[in-house]
Amino acid sequence: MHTVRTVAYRSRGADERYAGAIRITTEDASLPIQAPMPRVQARFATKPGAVKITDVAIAAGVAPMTVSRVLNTPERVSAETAIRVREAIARLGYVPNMIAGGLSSRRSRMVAAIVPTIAHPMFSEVIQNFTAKMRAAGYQVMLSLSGYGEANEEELVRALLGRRPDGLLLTGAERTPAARRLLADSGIPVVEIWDVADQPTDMLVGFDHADVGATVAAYFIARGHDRFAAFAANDSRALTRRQGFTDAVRRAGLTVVADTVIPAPSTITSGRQALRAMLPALDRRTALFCSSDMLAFGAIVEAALHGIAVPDRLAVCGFGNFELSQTVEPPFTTVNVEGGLIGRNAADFLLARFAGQGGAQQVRVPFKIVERAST
Amino acid sequence: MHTVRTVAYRSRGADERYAGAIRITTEDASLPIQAPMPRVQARFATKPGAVKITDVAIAAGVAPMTVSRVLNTPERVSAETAIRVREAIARLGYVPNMIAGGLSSRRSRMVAAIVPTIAHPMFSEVIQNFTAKMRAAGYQVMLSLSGYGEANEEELVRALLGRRPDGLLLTGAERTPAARRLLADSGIPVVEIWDVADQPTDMLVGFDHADVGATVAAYFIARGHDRFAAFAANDSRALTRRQGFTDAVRRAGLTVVADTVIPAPSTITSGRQALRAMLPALDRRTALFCSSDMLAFGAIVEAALHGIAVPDRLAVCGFGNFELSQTVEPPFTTVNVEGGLIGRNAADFLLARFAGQGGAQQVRVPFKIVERAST
DNA sequence: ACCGATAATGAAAACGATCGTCACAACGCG
DNA sequence: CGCGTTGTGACGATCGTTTTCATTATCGGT
Repeated sequence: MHTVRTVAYRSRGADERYAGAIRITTEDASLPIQAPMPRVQARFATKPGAVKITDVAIAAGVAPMTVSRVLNTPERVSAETAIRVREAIARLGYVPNMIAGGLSSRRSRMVAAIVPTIAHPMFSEVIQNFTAKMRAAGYQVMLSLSGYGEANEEELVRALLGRRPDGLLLTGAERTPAARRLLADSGIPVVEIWDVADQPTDMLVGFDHADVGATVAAYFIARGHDRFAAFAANDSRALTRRQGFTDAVRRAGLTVVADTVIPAPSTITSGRQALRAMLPALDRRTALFCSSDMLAFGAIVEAALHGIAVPDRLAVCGFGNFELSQTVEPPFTTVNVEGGLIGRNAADFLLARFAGQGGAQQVRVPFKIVERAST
Repeated sequence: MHTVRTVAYRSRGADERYAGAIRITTEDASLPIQAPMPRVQARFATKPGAVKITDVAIAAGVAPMTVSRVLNTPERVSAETAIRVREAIARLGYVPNMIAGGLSSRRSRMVAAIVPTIAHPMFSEVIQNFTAKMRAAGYQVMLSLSGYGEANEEELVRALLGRRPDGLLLTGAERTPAARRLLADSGIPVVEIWDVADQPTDMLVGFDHADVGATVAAYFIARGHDRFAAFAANDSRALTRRQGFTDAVRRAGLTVVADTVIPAPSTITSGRQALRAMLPALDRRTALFCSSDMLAFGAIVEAALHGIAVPDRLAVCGFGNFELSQTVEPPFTTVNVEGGLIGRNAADFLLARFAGQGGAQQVRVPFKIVERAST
């Protein structure tokens, strides 16, 4: 059943250095396709004979400038001329070159965004909303994934600044001094999301993660709990939530019986493993705070397998209010943050700045505990 | 006890369309936070006094071209000169303007990608892998979300082509004639993913969705099932999988007792609802194929609530092999497709083309049924 | 008829980098 | 010692659009 129809190794003319690309067509194959790193670029990526603004201008019998005006400030062109120009554009299939336009106008009509990952409902919600709003305003979003190793963020910022985005969205509020200087020198509006800071780089839309942890602790304490546990992903903001939680517990003179850190990103499986590891501590009633609904879900599934009653023996609170949290038995309590709101606010801030409205804007978005049967 | 400290709902000026943004200021109440829709652009987004290549050249005592060579083809510059130039770059904080470079070299070192959504593990996996590989090769990825309404894809393609990407990744293989012409005229390498087609636009990495459905049907039939049901999201490829399934069932002379289409994107909740709606048909043993693991998960959760035994009364097969599929009781059978492989292959194809290696490349990636306790 | 205001259009000069080409030096070889 | 070879750097042209500034038509009021 593994028929590979065509396999052809082609070298690039006489130059053997570039051999080795594989062309494979298969019916149903498990194929380790690998292409070597390209050493050379084709001379031009863009077709040489592409139609440009002067071609349209000639076809429509006007100056290039008029074509530009039809596209960018149509109200400043007479209706008849505009029609003639549009007809020429359609006929020739002209697609304006925004690279050239960007160089000339010094506005790229593009914003760059950096998030750790999109494989996470919280960030994907932020991004979906941010992107929708920016695009509606005529801006394209260039999305970059930093992962959870912060080492490369600076390099990423540098690469993105090279494209001269009109604005920048960054996750978190911790920046290296070098990155901070880079951003300041560029003069580009920056909005940081998903966290708060005393000294944000520029604008900010987020919430206080330590406060989230403390609020969950207060909620548990108010319900009479006296033994606590925390599972957190090894990511700076997840750790802050955990810290806020354990600090509040200890301030109240109560005990933390388990405090587990798992590698980011958090998964259901790691939640299960973490719960299994703390089984011995579950001989008495315990309240567990997880830095993500993924972990909480895993913990609840695993608790069920071991006959640990939720919420009687183990109370669980997650974070994120993913759809998952409602579909396990019992549905679990979690912290809701409106990612969509963060994304939309971030877009609003940037757009306001583009419109010339200055000022450092900062906003805290609310979070709230969504109470369900697990607590 | 879940106290949200400060919450202020403010509508945004006179324009009620944008009402609802939440402004919460903590300490300093002095925030004139208000972001109406921008009507005007600031004159320049880029700082006027930015350092450019000629500044670096002067500082290093060389010609601009030499600076360019240090950055792009360092092997063609003497070591001492390179050091002097790099020192000047660091001292001045020079960030090369890739817009200018792109205009001149006619290569943007950027590729554009369009996927329906990233709030879906399959696409986010594809994108994460695609992005990682492209960035390693020096290309930035501009990601755009098309949603499931295909109406705007053409407009989106046009907008992206204006940025002159060096390559394009598109989801699915169905294009409108206009979009197809646009792409062909642009001469830009295109790779379509996640589907197969007789006449792809250019390159392609995908699999046959009808074949997936047929394979699942054959699997069920081989296990003695004679009554079948399907849940599918209203998305062209999900519908194709369903069609492949029901066609194969009917070809075998067997019956489809339920065939439910839910709005895209598929969610756990819609899976639960769909199962509830087909409860009357579950008086006899039935085999259910869901177009997504989300739906399958919901179906299994709901079946448990109604005391329907899985797999004895209801056999379930999902699609996607999400982490979820292993963490419900019982874990369910699903179809695995390696999204990461698709993303990496797509990147390889584009990079090979950039390196001047021609030819229409197409590859089918394998899928396989992952058998678990639900069937 | 004249004037100034306003609208519609053009011409030429940026925008900041890269490319092709050429000049100039250092170097090896007969 | 002279000649070609090779490796480096400089110069000017160019990429396709927008900006700035200038020009021409239009028009109502006096």
